[in-house]
Amino acid sequence: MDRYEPEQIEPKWQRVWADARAFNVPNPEPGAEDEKRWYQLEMLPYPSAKSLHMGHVFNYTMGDVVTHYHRRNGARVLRPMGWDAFGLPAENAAIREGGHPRDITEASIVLIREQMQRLGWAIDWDREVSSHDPRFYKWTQWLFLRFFERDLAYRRAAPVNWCPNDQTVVANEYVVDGHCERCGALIELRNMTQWFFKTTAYADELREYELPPGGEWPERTKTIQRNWIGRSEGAEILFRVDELDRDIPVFTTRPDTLFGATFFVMAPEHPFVDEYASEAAKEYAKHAGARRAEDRAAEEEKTGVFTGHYATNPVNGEKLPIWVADYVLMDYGTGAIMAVPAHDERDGEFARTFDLPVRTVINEDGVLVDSGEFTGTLANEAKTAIVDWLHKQGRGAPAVSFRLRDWSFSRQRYWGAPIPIIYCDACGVVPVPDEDLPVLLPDVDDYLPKGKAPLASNEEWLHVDCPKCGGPATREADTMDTFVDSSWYFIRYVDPTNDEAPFGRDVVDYWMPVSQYIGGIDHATGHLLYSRFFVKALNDMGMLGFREPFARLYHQGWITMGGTKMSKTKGNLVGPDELVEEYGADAVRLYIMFMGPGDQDKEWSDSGIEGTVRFLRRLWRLVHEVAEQAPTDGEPGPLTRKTHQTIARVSDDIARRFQFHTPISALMELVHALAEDPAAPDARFAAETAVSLIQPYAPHIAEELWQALGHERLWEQPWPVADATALEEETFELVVQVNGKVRDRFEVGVDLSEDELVALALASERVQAHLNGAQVRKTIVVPRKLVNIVVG
RNA sequence: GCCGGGGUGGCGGAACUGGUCAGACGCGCCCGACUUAAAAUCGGGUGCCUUCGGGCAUGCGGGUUCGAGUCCCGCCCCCGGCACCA
Repeated sequence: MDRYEPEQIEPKWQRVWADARAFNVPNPEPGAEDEKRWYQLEMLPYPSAKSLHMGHVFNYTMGDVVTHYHRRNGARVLRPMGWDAFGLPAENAAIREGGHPRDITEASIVLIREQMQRLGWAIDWDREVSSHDPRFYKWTQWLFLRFFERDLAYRRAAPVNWCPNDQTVVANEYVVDGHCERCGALIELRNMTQWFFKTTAYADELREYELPPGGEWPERTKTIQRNWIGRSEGAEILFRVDELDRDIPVFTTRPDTLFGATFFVMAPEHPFVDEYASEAAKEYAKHAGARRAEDRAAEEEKTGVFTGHYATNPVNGEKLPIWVADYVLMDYGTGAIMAVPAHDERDGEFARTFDLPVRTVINEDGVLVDSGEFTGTLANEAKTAIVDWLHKQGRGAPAVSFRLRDWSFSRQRYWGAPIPIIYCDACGVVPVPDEDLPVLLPDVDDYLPKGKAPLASNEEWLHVDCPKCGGPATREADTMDTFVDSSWYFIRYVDPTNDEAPFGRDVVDYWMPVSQYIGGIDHATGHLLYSRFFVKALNDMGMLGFREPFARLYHQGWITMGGTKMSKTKGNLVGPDELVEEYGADAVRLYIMFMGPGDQDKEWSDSGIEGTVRFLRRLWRLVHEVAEQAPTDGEPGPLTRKTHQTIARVSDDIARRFQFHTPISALMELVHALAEDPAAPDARFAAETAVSLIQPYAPHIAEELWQALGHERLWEQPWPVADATALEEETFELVVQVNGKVRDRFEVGVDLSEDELVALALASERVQAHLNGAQVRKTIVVPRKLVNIVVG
């Protein structure tokens, strides 16, 4: 028997699989149905200059186990890989170290692909896509144009999050506590013209999960998304500014407090302020609007200025002074509110600061007071009654408001997909015609961020003829947020070489939605929400036949170092290379799966990997012993049942419980049992099964041992099936309790009646000792488990 | 504050629907075998206390039950989301 030398066998089997195209999965012929299919996907990596870290190894190994499991259970399994290749880190590295972002990115891709191949993951490399490849971003641009045509992508001036460090706009979803999620810099508010995707058009639908049968999302992810979308039901009410003959709408969730309104407040950015407000109010608005939202919220005292105008309360004709104050946000509701200081904490605070009147209109019993004809109504009933009344007057209607904002996706940086838009003095905003796609990202000499897009300085590229009128025009110089790329990359995988369309509908509808998506929960309100938005919109465009991109979603825990998530921004990375070199890919894979439950964070330590290696060596030695010593047609024996139990446990854990560490424990138990007697009549069956079951975790050693046992091509062998009759036992260990405490245990036959079991229990000397002659009050029998004797 | 998740040996964790003295499997540690020695390997031990009968143990306090890590109530702590969103 040779020694277990992973450095010998792993490259060998990787070559065998590649030559056999073991994990390349062609699309089915049209019309091919009645076939199990599985689309296994993990979030694609960002090819940083460094390499994979143990967090990736964990994530992709988990996906790999699932992939092998479903392949060997007869499914056609799609398991692709690609690169989220655009983005700031490569661009910043290029600025820092010289070179071109493309070169840096592509060099990283080469390295990471090699790392992945060394780990032996079952990936269909024919389907590899990279977001920076013109063959990919051509279709990103094409999809943008479809959104643009339907007004789901639009341009407007708005206060946006500006990262002074990255010199670009950041989407709300990636501003955390007022800081840039990527680089940590303090975010500023700037009023800029930006491109937006109209995610709010799908606000309601994004709160619902239209998952296919068997689909399931974690409750906490849905909660996070629903919090983020933040739906509020209420009413929109028109207040009139008589002297200007203008109506100003407000949104409120408390129409029942309408009689308690004593003043009126607008956001600093409200157009009314700029148009009609007093100079003092305009001055205030100018300063307030420029401040960060964080600072606005943090200040102790509320601030504001009277605009010089009054709004009329439609319900009682009262004239309310209109103030401008920064506690009212322009991009929520209508940007203006009716202020009810008695029943709203913030309005109350403002009223105290500026000594404005407070009027209570709901008493402790929740009944309206001082509210005209609605006095005496319960607040809840008053809500609808007042809105009904307003509606009849043409002064209000029920309304729903969302916290969710549209997704700003234009970036003032270089390394991204150009937005295919042309500005013409004569024709305005003109989309680049489909036949002119892709708009190639040109090389530039200088991509230093300067607050405007680097592409804007590339005169040659910038100036084009207008596609409509042929006149002089300029290109949009902003590029797209990389989250646009990742909002559809998973669809491109199913049809990666299509050059007629981003994807063909038939093949997409065959494979999708993704059966199982694995990735970090940090993308709950970003990537995962954007992808759902994309799919719903594409479904409405008739481009695909489903409403959700990901049927089942799983969030792996972080691999931490020093308590914080392993990530390139933190710089606390441990890569797999040294470990693979020292212990082999199988040991690394097995170890990282064995570390604990997949959804929990785990502090990285390699102190336990030795145990995993010991286990593999023991398996190696034992299987060779079995191959030599055990009979080839042995009878079932004591090992047989243990083997079937292990099949059942491993299969159930992987398929149903999605738990990947306990199968390894079960396999270790089986191997221990096998070690008792490697020459046993059923040792060969046990050994073959153990090798077969460990294959998803440690495919190289499994393949080698499978061969040692005289077989071939384990990767395509059917997954073992537990034999139900073999699982049945003839006897079981009866536990006998007295008053709930275990006092004796012994083997009994499974076919005994309850009375017989009780009789046996009572016959036990140890039980008798604890009974002490006391009266038996009651006996409880749990079939196949225990007898509990209750006394005293 | 509101919403969601979680607290089990020295450590990672197991116990899947209330039912095998809770602690599988692994790490670590201790003892032993092999060895001139070490490594590797193999075998054994390892929750706490104990008068060796047993007692106590799953964040804390109560409850339901013949029986609770598992269910219910209250509290403490940790992690995550939302938070001037009208």
